[in-house]
Amino acid sequence: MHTRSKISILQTTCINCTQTNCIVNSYANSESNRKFIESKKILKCKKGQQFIMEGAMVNGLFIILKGTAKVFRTGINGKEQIVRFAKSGEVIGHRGFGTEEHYPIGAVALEDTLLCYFSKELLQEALLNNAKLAYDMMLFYANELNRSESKVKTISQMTVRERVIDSILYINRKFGDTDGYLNLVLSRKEYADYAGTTEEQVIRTLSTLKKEGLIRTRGKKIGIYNIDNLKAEISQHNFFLDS
DNA sequence: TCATTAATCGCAC
DNA sequence: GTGCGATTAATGA
Repeated sequence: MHTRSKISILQTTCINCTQTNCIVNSYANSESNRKFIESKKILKCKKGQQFIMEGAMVNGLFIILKGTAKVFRTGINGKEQIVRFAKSGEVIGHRGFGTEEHYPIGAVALEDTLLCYFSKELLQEALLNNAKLAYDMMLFYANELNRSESKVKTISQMTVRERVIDSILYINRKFGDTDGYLNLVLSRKEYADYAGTTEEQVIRTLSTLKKEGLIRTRGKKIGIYNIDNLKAEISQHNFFLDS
């Protein structure tokens, strides 16, 4: 399935980190958090490398420094359900944190990615000592919960076509596009795993959309011609969530 | 370049 | 709508 070669570890602090949307970044210059930010680690993983094994013991939490990753859960018949895609500054592995002993999800890097890693002990201590960090984390959890509840509706009530459109819009919203093509390149299988369908359905839907002049494709890349037309198709379900 | 991997489509169910 | 398999296109070593 996924490669599991060794992950190199570097030691770095958050000081001078250029990441602006990182949840812990704003504490980097505070004296009281010196220990916290100095004892984190940076992991470097290659494209396709899995850094969280589903069911593994929880020992910390990751934040993407640079790169992208997919977060998934494996279903009963071994099918992957992609929960979300994460980009720089986002937290991964948070659901296993706290009372859970094992990660309920797996995560693999979609490109060469740098991850900041905070051990469980380290983070617990920081949360107890820093109300602002705890509050921001709480907001993050609340937002995540809201999003996953909405995703249940998306999958159970929308048609395949609508789910595929929703997925494309999600990628566009989150990763943007350049030169008319989405910045994050995903395989058809990954779109299927996110939209809750099969690879064939995605391919068929995409070629239909292409014929209708709504999108364009070039290899794995997907481009949107008219975002409003796509949005109009799923607007009746009115779930537009930013994340 | 060539071999591997992914996308696509037709067809049966 | 689903899943298999043949064909074609894209990718990467």
